[in-house]
Amino acid sequence: MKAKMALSKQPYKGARDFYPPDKRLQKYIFAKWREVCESFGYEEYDAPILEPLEIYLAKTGEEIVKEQTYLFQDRSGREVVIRPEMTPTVSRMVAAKRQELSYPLRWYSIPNLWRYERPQRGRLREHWQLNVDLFGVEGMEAEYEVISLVDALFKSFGAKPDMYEIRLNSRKLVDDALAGYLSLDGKEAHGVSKLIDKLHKMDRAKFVSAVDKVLKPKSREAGITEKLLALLDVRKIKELPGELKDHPSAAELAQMLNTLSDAGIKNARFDVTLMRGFDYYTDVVFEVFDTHPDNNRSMLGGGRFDGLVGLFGVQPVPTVGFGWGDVTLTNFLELHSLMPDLPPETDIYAAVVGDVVDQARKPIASLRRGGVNVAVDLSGRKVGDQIRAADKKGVRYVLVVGEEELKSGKLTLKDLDTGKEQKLSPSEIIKKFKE
RNA sequence: GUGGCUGUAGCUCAGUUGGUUAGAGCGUCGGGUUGUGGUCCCGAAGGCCGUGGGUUCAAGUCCCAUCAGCCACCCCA
Repeated sequence: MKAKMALSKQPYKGARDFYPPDKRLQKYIFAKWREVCESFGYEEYDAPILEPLEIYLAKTGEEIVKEQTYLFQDRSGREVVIRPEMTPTVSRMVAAKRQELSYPLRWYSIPNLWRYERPQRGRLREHWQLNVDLFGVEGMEAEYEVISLVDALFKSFGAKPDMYEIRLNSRKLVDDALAGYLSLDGKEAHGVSKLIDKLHKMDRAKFVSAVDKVLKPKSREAGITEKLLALLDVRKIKELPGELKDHPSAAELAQMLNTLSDAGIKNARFDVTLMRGFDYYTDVVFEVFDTHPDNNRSMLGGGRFDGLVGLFGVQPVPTVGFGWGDVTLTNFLELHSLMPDLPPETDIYAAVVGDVVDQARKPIASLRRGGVNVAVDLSGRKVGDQIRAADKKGVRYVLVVGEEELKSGKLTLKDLDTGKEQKLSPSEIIKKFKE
């Protein structure tokens, strides 16, 4: 007879179990995200994890959605997708209450998102993403505010300016550079922009030959390839060639970099090669790069997308927003030694000496009413073993409760960090923990 | 979806050219006498060698398949 196949103890592919220490880290990250967003006046919202397929088809290609999402039919045959991103959802929500919401609207959310693909470094099938959006502001003040918020977020995790770099570009500027300055037609421009997106993944010669393949003979002969290469080497806005220097978006970007610099944000720079896909961004785009050599990648990305709310049949609402995944953030914190040492939520581990569990309940209950988190050892083991259990769990304080303490009303509070003991009444203990 | 690398104890890994009962460190649990942890000493538990098939007198070791993990590509919302 064959043995039964054992059940797998592994979590689903590309998804994670969160044991208490993992969950503590997640709570830490979420708390920082919430704290900083709320300090800028952003309000938290949420939505269902399931959306109808159509909501994604409107802005992304059908094939991509069908191949890279969790797509299935519900019992009534509706096509349902587990949300792979939050932007369509939040656009839907804003569109639904387009008239009654008051702008500017500052919203954030921390949804879990799913995508169907092979997991790799920095990318799992399920992740949590901070989504921040500012609706209803047409001018660059919106970009400025959102980028300031991004910077404040990084600083809240203890990041130093040399650990990350904020890169800015403008889709309008790039579009005009390709169509106007380089005189490319639509097809050429699309192909070239895709290549620019992959620029850093190939060497110069390979890039040039790929560009030559995309360009029509007429463009090649006109020396467009050389012109393009020169453009991509531009590092500063004022180095932009010809009419691009006077482009309104260039002026706006320059202005914003100045404003950011005045505000003490000096690790931001213009990057003409920054593309961020090619679909729904309408003007400014930005990304935050990890400067650590082992993780030289984009961690966070966003920009202006003024057209999405309008897809729901209402008047469009200008929007600037970004998304930041927990996986890339965790990699960042690890590589830069910014991982916090997080103790458990328990303040006190109560060791009960002798057969006095019943009598110990009252003083312990009063501690809890006073806001102190108390776990009670119910094992009846020797005190030493109970203290060891507290130490192993990482709880700093042990409360020893025995005949002596119950008689005197003064409980023994031991600090495992210092090894010192104090005899305190429950109210004194509560006072101590309130500090 | 494509390709590469890797699967031995909870974790990190040893395991000779295939050759008896599978090894270490860390961790876990117990003990070192009855109200005090971390260090130290002693001991124990814990392995279908990822899974299935094949070659062989003999497989952790060789071959095939499969699953899983990692990395890269594709894609990136």
